[in-house]
Amino acid sequence: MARTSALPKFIQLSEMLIREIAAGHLADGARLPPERDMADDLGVAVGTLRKALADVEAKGLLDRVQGSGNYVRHRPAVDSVYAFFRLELLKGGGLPTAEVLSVDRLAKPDGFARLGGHDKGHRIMRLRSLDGVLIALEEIWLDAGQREQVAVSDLSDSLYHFYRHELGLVIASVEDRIGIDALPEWTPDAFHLKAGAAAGYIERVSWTATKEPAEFSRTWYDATRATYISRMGKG
Amino acid sequence: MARTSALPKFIQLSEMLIREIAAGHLADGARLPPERDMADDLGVAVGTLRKALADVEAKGLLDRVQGSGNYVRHRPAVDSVYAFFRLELLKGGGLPTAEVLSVDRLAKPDGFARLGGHDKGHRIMRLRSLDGVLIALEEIWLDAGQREQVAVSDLSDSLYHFYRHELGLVIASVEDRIGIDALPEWTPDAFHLKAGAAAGYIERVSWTATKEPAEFSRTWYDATRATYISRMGKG
DNA sequence: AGGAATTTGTGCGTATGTATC
DNA sequence: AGATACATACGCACAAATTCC
Repeated sequence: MARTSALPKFIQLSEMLIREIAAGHLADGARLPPERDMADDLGVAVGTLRKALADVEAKGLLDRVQGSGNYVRHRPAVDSVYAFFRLELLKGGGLPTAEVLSVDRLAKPDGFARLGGHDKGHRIMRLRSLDGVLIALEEIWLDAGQREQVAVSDLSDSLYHFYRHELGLVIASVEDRIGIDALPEWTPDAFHLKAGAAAGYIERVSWTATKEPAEFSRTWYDATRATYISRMGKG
Repeated sequence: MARTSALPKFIQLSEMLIREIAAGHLADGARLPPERDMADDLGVAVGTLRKALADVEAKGLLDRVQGSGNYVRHRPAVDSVYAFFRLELLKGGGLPTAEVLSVDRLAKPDGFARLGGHDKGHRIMRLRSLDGVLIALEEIWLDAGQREQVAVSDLSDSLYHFYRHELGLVIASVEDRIGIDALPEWTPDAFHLKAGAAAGYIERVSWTATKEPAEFSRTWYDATRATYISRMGKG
């Protein structure tokens, strides 16, 4: 049946469904047709479709309810991942905004060079605020293979929105390391702490579903104003 | 066939397999019989067994290799939630051990008093090490409603094993807040840093499935020796 | 090196159970 | 109570990866 060395059909199906949902062709909350009808329309067996649906559900884009139906959830996997890792004000919460200082195409630093196929990467420098209060200084590296040029104006406050919609980059896994370190030499004057001052730092590495390294970042934050929070489980 | 409202067969199978592996009846690295043979012996269809095996694999206790076999992985029962949040040595990893300093039944501190129905709680003080290197000082509060008395000897290195097996306490969600703070006045002499010295801290609150607060803890760690790591997604 | 045997992966179709409406 | 829809389970055929001769 299957032609030589194509991706498994259930994978093709789940990716097609994910594209449909991500592109907005399927509204949030919409109910999919019954599995049998859907399988007939797509020309696959019900079991195959069910495996694909299970895949989409695992990525957080679908709710499957026995006896009821399959419901689209417009909550991209990236958000569900990143929602658990974030900086908040000491009192909790805070509306996040960001000011991009610069975007450059440079040779990757040592820590990131081993990852990815290219020797150059895009470096994004940002100042981050919560409720207008400056709380962090951030250096982000993206693999240059993603795009030739990235302009400052391309970047919105939500980098992950940019990754997903502009670069087609879907983050599947993330690892953060948190510690204490001195602020770097290049700390801009705009930041209220000066180079050398002790600050909390977050070192983040993230990967795509195919385990390709996608992003490397280092964030220095003022621990007197913000805390790093990670949540797990049904909050 | 199936009696009213029994667990699905594939769940029963996967739990049985997990028990077998956890109990040590199946050696680490051992290869299971071919799926067809196994299914015949167990009196189930191959597809049903495969679903159970996929379940065990998802829990990290089995490696499935096409064309080769299913191999047991003796992963010391690490609670899947806590595996994501942990302290590691700067170079990565480290075997965790702990020394319990004291266990007391006391009135809860302000931060914890609001949570839970009782006004008293158990306070556990621990020193934590990685590969024998002292890296953290920990204060843990449990709701006193769980048990009248907790003895030092009751506590193993893995508190979560103790929670689950001795208290019947199953943690469903966790929230960690990480920042920088001075070590408390009661820092014991055994700790290599002295009271007042700056250290990283982790404030953890955890809840049961019914959203009852279960645990509150504060951990001071030496950021020159260890980092806090959180992972998300398929690592 | 190469080919056959073994073993897991994919896919299909169907019957029955169970939750929802 | 009946209809609808997803969940479980079975058995079979073939593909793909590994192992062994």
